Amino acid sequence: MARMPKEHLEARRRQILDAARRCFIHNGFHATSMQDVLAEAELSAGAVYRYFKSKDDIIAATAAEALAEVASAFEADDGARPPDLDNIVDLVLGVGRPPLSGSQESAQLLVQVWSEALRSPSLCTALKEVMVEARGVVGGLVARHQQRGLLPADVPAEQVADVLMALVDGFLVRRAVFGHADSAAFRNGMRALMSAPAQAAP
Amino acid sequence: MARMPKEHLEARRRQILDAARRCFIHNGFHATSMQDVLAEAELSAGAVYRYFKSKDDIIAATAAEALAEVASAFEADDGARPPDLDNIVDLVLGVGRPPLSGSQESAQLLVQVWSEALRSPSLCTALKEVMVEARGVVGGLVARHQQRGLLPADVPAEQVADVLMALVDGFLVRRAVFGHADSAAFRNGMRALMSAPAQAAP
DNA sequence: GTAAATAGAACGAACATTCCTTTTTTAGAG
DNA sequence: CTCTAAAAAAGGAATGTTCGTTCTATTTAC
Repeated sequence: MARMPKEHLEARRRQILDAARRCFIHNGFHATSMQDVLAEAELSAGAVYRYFKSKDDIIAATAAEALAEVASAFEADDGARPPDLDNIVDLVLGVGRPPLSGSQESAQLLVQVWSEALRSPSLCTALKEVMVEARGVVGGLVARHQQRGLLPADVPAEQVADVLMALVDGFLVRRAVFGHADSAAFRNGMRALMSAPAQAAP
Repeated sequence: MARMPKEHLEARRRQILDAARRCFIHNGFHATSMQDVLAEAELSAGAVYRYFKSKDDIIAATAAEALAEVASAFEADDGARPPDLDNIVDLVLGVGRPPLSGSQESAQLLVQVWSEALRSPSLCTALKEVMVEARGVVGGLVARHQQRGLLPADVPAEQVADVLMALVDGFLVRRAVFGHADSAAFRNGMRALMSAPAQAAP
């Protein structure tokens, strides 16, 4: 027998996924060839196909990791944090937490995942699950704000949560395209909007 | 001579672009083959290649039309409309105007355009131009609100405009993935956020 | 009748994947 | 500790398919 230490097995797998991620970010899932991934990983075809059974398998693994990154960013703020308005803003922008808003590359990969989810039913299901789960977390925060009178209580918390999460997605799009590190400016804009004088409903 | 009426020429071009658009929406730009487009358009290769010189040409034309759709949605509200808060909200959601928020398909295509812009420098430039132009339009609306005291004036109008446009992008993502026609719920959520009691700066 | 318009077979390149060979690594015997 | 056998891991050429595109023959419209 001659089985290698499993830590080396996982290191190889990670090496391949990292290389694939780099390729996918700049060329998309379907415009990058296997040979691109092989070259980036500095491995041969025989080596890579020992760890992944197909290109779709690599795509699925890469997308799953990207979604897990998003999910963990929301779960991290699930606990008994003091719920005030700034927390919602910071939660949305992921201030202090590198994953979501930290890197332009994560934002770019996430955009690729969105577009891939439009053609892959299984990825679409996974994406929806993360979105629904995040809505629950943010909705809980919003509800606590409403109980404290910090937000109007006559609107379902989930509807407010949807708007906040849309803000996150929109911020990610701009981060992916422009690469700006303008989260401070963004927070300023949000504060200005949220402190607008109340308006009569039409 | 036997040149066909140019209206028929443009009709053929439109027929091809419409078929390609349908393919691209559900399979992405690079996972749809030319034969997919040919079958969807019910034309032969020889016919299609008389109107477009390559697949990339079709992709570029499709993306350009999608961006033009977005640009026109913003330009339409450039005029001397009465600037009140509801107008900003409605502008963001494109209420009453079909193009932007009207169809799930437009939203899906736009997500594909975003991801393609990450790998095509020319498309990225075009996308940025539309974004910058839209920021000018929305920024003008925000500035008029500030002058009327409807929004705090101590924050640059462009920063507020960025937040509003991020809301549009985020709304489009959710529209693309879920296909919900929940613009009313979304507007409710926005109103709730925008009528939050003022908060002390940290 | 003539030239544009279309069809559809044909082509080389590139693709994802497989298969066989070579190298490397470890387990156990001496 | 050393050597050896065996199995795993990696390399890289080979394979069949599919891709985008071109080319030529045929049809269609004026």
